[in-house]
Amino acid sequence: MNHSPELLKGTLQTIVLKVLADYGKMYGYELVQRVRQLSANTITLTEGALYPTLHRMEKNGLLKTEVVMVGKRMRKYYRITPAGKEAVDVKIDNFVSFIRTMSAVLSLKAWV
Amino acid sequence: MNHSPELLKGTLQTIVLKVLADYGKMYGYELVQRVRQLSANTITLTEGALYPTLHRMEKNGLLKTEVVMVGKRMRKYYRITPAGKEAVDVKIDNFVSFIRTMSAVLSLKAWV
DNA sequence: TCTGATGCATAAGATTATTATGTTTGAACC
DNA sequence: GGTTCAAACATAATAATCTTATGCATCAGA
Repeated sequence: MNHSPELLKGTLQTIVLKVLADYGKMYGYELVQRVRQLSANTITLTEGALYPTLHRMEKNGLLKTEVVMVGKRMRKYYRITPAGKEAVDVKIDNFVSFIRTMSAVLSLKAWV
Repeated sequence: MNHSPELLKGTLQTIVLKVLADYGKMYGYELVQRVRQLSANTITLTEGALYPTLHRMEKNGLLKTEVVMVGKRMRKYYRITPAGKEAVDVKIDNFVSFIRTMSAVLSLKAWV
């Protein structure tokens, strides 16, 4: 990620879950492009962070995979599980409450 | 910090600078209390993170210190420097733009 | 007198990211 | 036909930043 890197720590899973919840199955490379587009080129997921995170989320039951061969090239599609859907709601709630708190501490304009 | 710890990564300096900019000189322990109060008890700065960060910020010229003895007990007051004032504006701008980006990606309500 | 708050500080460990490196396939261009 | 770049996966080394644990000392109040 290139957008104030430290701030983005801890948001990667939330982003991945949300995008998968909205757009159905996607593969890693596609996620990178989609997030870049959704963020107006300000967030570029790095592969070194993305792939290990995807693996961990699969291990934790938040995602499930489906490998597809496109010609001789592998694509590993990820899809959100029911547990993942619960998780994304919680994570987004946490994020919003985090923003609210920070808005108070930093005296930012009100969050609607 | 106890408020979704990962999310707060990278915000510690911003918080410290902002509070010092608003309230003048403060010492470490006082900062912990003030931030706790400003955040409605949701952010408790941990000393293990706070003190090393204060030292680093002083080394980087964002803060200057003034040691005062209260009885036999030391208090190390921190005050924001001109460089610190520039830094806090930049950091807050970055934070706001980070929120905007995340709002777009997560489809949150609009940030005013 | 003892406990808890005040006040500083550092070290070990965990987490999560970046950067670097590696491999293979396919398309486009000259 | 060869070169270059995008597509697509993956892991390892390193860095940054935090939590948890530990330590020490002072002071107020029960």
